[in-house]
Amino acid sequence: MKFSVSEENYIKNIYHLQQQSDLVNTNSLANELQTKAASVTDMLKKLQMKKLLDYEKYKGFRLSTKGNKVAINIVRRHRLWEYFLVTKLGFEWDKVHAIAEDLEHVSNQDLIQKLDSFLNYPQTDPHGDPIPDGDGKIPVIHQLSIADVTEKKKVIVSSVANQSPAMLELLNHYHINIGTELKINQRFSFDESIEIKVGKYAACIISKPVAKNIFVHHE
Amino acid sequence: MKFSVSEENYIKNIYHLQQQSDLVNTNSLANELQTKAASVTDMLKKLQMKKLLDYEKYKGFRLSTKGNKVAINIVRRHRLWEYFLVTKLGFEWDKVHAIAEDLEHVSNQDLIQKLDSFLNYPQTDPHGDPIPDGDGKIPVIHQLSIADVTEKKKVIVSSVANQSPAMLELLNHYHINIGTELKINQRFSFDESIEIKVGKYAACIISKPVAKNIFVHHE
DNA sequence: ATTAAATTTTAGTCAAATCTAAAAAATATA
DNA sequence: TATATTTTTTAGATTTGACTAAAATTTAAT
Ligand SMILES: [Mn+2]
Ligand SMILES: [Mn+2]
Ligand SMILES: [Mn+2]
Ligand SMILES: [Mn+2]
Repeated sequence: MKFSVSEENYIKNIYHLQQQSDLVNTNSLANELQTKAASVTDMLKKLQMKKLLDYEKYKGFRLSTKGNKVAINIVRRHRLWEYFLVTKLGFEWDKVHAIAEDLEHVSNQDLIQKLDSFLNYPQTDPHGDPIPDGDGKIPVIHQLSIADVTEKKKVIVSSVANQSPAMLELLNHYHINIGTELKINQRFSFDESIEIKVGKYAACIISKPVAKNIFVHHE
Repeated sequence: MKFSVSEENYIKNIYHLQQQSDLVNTNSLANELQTKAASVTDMLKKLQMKKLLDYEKYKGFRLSTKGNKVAINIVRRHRLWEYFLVTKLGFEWDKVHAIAEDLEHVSNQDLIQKLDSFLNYPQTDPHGDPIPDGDGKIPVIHQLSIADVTEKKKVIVSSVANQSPAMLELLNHYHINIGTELKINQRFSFDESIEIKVGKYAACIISKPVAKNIFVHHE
């Protein structure tokens, strides 16, 4: 089944909001999509008609099994293109999201299958997020926030939860990337900030909110 | 300046029709776009407003200098993606057009520049058509229809004028591809058909209309 | 030069996706 | 519990791109 760009954007963003809370509400989706609540309500009715959504007026909504499958496919396309843009075209990891936002809607099955094969079936995108396979299975990446890592441990950055431009700008400033090696030096109880050593750079201190968003591999 | 997918499709198809005759008429564009003449007239007015078109009611229309630049950029994107799909993803040359039809509308300048570089600045797409460079310059490919080639000559197929699925199906049947070596054996005056030898396959006869559409390199 | 035929444009609808303003329902507060 | 606030939905309007049917114009044929 084929969906419009607009429908796909709604479906994908509902999917992302469901990662935080099972039931999604109108305003948070409107905010996510930079649109108005009234527009969201209109689209919700349409998606419910198409059996993509479980929706009860004034209560909230969540993707149906069918809607979830569609969402995972869009996420798959988005992340494969992001991986392509970084590893093949040489984009910086903080520049690829907007472009993938368009490419994800080119939904030829054969194209995505061949792209996946060309890229050698990557497990995660440039931000460390897992790439669903052709059957919709999502690889489990074992990871831990550095807010919770034992002191003096050396770890490898595997993903970043908040991927806003502001966060990516800060991470670039700290020279932190996916794959970067970090050492957790010490924790300061006053503000729960953490001193870390990034690769060969001088040690620096990151705040609690930043630390919570940086995840590292965990065997 | 950003244009809608619909606007871009109109612009590109006007460009292609202009390769055959300088002035384009409403019905032929409607036919090309599989739409109705009334819809075309509506869009013509809009494109004229945006200074992309020189248009006189009931007379016909052609792209303005500005419109031509936009068209060449769309053609560039289309052909680069086609080249990518065949050389990197392993698609057959007769399967890429429909996909490139979507990809051509993802119009991030940086993306296309990096894609071009990744592909090593190809001169022609998988159908032998020239790929405009970043400044809109179109490489001149010296070629000749095999309807006009001297007998007994060995030549290399460089492009195919008619790229309809029906034509591509026939060419596959004859084992003719871009880059294929052909020998022109003899011409038959009755119907102007031509006997050719394709690579190592047994000699076969192609009709005049087919021959006129197959072009070969010409130094 | 008339008339007939083909082409093109206009007029009026329609569907998708958006918006603002107002009404309805749910939630929070006194 | 009654009232105020917030959230969500409805009602009605707008824009884009498409359509059909009818009118206008051009081109072809008597
Ligand atoms: Mn998108
Ligand atoms: Mn990502
Ligand atoms: Mn197109
Ligand atoms: Mn082509």
